[in-house]
Amino acid sequence: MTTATAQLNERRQSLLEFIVGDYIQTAVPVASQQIAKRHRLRVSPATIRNDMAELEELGYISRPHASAGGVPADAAYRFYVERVAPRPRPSRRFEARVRSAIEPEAGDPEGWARGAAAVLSDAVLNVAIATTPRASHARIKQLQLVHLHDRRALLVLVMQEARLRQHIVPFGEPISQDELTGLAVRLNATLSGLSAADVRRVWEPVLGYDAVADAVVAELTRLLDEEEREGLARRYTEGLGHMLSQPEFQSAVSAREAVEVVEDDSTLRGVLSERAGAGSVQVIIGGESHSQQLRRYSVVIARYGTPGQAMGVIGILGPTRMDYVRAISSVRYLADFLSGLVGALEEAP
Amino acid sequence: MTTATAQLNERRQSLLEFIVGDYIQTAVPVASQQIAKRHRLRVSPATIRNDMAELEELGYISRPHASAGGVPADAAYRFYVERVAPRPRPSRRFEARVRSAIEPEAGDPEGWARGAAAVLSDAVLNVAIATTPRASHARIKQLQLVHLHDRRALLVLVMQEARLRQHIVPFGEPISQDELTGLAVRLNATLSGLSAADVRRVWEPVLGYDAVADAVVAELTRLLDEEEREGLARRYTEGLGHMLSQPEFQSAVSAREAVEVVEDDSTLRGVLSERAGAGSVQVIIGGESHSQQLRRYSVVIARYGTPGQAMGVIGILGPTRMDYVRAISSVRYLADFLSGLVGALEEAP
DNA sequence: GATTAGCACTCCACGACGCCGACTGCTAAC
DNA sequence: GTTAGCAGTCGGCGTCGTGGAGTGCTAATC
Repeated sequence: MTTATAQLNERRQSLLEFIVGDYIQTAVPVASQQIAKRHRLRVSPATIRNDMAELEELGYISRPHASAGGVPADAAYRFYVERVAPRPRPSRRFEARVRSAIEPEAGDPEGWARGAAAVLSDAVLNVAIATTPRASHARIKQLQLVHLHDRRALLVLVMQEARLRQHIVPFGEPISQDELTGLAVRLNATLSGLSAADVRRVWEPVLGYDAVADAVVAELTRLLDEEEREGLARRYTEGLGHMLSQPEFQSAVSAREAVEVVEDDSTLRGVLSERAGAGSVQVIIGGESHSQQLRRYSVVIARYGTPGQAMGVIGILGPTRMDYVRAISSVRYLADFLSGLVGALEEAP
Repeated sequence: MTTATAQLNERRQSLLEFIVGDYIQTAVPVASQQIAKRHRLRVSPATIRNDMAELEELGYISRPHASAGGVPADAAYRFYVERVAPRPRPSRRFEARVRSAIEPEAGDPEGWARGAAAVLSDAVLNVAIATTPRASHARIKQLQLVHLHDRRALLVLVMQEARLRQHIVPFGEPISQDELTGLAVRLNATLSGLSAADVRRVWEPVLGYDAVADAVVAELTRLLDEEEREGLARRYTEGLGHMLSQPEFQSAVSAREAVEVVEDDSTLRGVLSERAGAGSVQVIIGGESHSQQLRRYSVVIARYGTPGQAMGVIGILGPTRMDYVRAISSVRYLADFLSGLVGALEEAP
């Protein structure tokens, strides 16, 4: 694929940057005169028109109708992102907000994810999405058994990265809290640090000796299995109102569509997992997602956590006309920040 | 306040019921001819017009413009709800869906609340709201300490009704998992079943003897305190897309307003807590909420849980033109269903 | 007194029309 | 390669007119 840098001389490149930048700000098709005026170019509007005709031919911009200004196409945003991306840091103000919205001492990844989504959405004025970190191989850290009834207990499972799950375990015989506590201590001693497969292997020899312990272990492995399947990374989204205030959602149909994109798990799940790639910030612009539903949206995401251990996702969803500079730097900063927090949850040897 | 039953003869009452019913279905101002045709009345449209003039005078209906049909006012919906409310059961299909969406065995009130909101929203095609049950006096059931680093542990707190909280506790000295486990067992023995105030009272005499235990207890009471404050009942909302498909949200402004109502915690919090009243289903219609923001919305809510112990809220938010029959029966059914589940989580003596 | 037919009147929804202004594309000159 | 000039395009917007649905009123009827 030929890149813009090869196709376009320097003037046309900065022209394209201006067009995208202006359109991101104003949401109005940008006209040749406007560009000349706003950026004090040394060339006349007519020259700009010639260049824009070229840009249109190459697919960087399109026109709503024959005699209208240009609006950026996906390729133009892609170019813009590559060109402006290297600007690294978000504003001090944003960093301060992150620090006040996310409590490191809480040790609660769900709370962190919620806080991160909230502060990110406020900064970029679009929908923020955050998932809690999830390990590809869920491992038990510790379990707890809480007596409910004669024959029922609540199993509380603490996994790597402080993820919590709970489930009721029924027993065939009455059992006291003291017995449950003893059992929990014993199970913790043998099972701590193991994955579902490990637990099954370790438990197999003693299976059948203690029905109560068997019931707990069965539930335990089921929860670990469930956790490994994609399904259960909890997702938090925030800021739909912000996004709907953008001019692209003036019409009621587009607004409803947007709500559906955000509410429908399957649409986003694809993008979130598919782009699970490299460590840095990913930008998926419009049709690049290969999803019909997301054709008019862009997604800026990053993974966070500890590679090989638990990873979560934080990102922004908005119209393709989005403040990429701010989105990218904010997402990058938050991903780093959250990675630090999650790292601190991992057991020191 | 004179009631409709006193003000209106039987024919006008059923006329009013027809008007409200038709409007709920069609969202179009209902005209005298339409009523006559649809309900095969024994009277002519002219008579209906006379009656409608009377209904308008009494404030039950209003007209968008001089020569238009009638649309129900809040008072009409109120009348309608009182008149049709006694129909009790939702459809079998709804009951089946509830049973398949909510897993009693999970023992996870958050999961139940999420499931309930999802199924309710699908049934009524409006926004469903569910909060997790919250005790007015949070009590510790059991705690657990998980070793993270030399000087840091994760405190996992199981409260009444299986609510979970987690927080990191830093220590001044290194400590092992074994020591932590021992400490947890001792603390559970003394503190189980106590409220924040109780814990402080019980702990006061031994304060200062063991810095590690002191740190845990301090964090513990802080979490319990936090839990008692309103702020932390987690709220799940679902089905904004459904609501925005209703014709009242055709215009972009009304759609954005709706999103703001749903996203803004404070608006709904008022209604949810204020109407914490009696056990059965509450219906708050339009201006009855005394909230400017909710003037055009109705809320159908019920509390669930065990009175005196933990209570949560489940309900529907939608435009005043809402299918009250379905909303009321669905909410009632779900509240009963959830109450049963929560009751089973309470410790048998 | 309640009900009804008839009728004039009101008001909205909708399409047609025309105009203004913004912008482009093209041509020809520089 | 760049620029001025100009004809031509198109959306946005306000105006106008019309059709139709529905009401309110009056007078006749049960």
